[in-house]
Amino acid sequence: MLDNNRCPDCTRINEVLSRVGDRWSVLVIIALARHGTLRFNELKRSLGISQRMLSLTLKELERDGLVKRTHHPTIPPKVEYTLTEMGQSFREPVSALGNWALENQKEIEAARQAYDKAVEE
Amino acid sequence: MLDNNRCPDCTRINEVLSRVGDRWSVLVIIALARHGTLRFNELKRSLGISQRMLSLTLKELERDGLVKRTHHPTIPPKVEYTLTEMGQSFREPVSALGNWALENQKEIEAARQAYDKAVEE
DNA sequence: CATAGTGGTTCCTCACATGTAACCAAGTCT
DNA sequence: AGACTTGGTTACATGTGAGGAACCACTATG
Repeated sequence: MLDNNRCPDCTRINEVLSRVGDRWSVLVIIALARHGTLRFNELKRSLGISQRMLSLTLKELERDGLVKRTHHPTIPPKVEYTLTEMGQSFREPVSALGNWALENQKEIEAARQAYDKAVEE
Repeated sequence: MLDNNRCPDCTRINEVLSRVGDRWSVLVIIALARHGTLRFNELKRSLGISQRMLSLTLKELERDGLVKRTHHPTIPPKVEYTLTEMGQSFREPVSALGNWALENQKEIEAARQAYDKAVEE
């Protein structure tokens, strides 16, 4: 509750994680990195995210300067989202996490099974 | 809600993030990486985490094979926690995230201020 | 005329994460 | 005898994340 001053790195990492932790943000970024540009409903359909959460997530990402929003005032409206340069650069550390996950997937699963088996005895 | 099969990477990344996302896990790992070995209450004091959450977090980390728990049945009890090899390797992608955060900290802050300023007009 | 599609916003609800406080056993210190 | 320490667990309260559904404006289409 008190003492954030123990570890400056922790504060920093905590901030990124609060951005990464909601997980929709990361999935949106991955989707945009893959397709380049996507419309609101394209994102919604491809991620299986609710309209509400997508709206909130995109707003935050735009505010943080990771995503750029382009609104075409046509009818029906057309809004396109794409990654900014900073958004692109964010993919590197994220894919590092993804790779680690891939490499250690089996070991984690094995550890869990061993743990669960040991506990129930 | 439906369709997890859209993107295999997303499933994977999602799993890591659900582990990383609770934010205490990562802080525990960082603390252990720094000090090598820590007792329960040492962790508690150095992180400012509640006893309950530390207990839950450590249990999860141990189950996933990232942290090793050593119990000395003395009185009063003494329990030591340290990173496993897999736990050590997890630091790399995490510090990659931390470095990204450090490098882009100012740009994000600037983007937020610009966004907030534009909105309130 | 009625319905669908687009990009949102708002209200209601519910589950889950997290914190607080109390309790435990066994021994040591005052 | 009573308080303190260590490592937890459990019950209770609370806030927030997240989903669902309804609504909006405007047009094209059936």
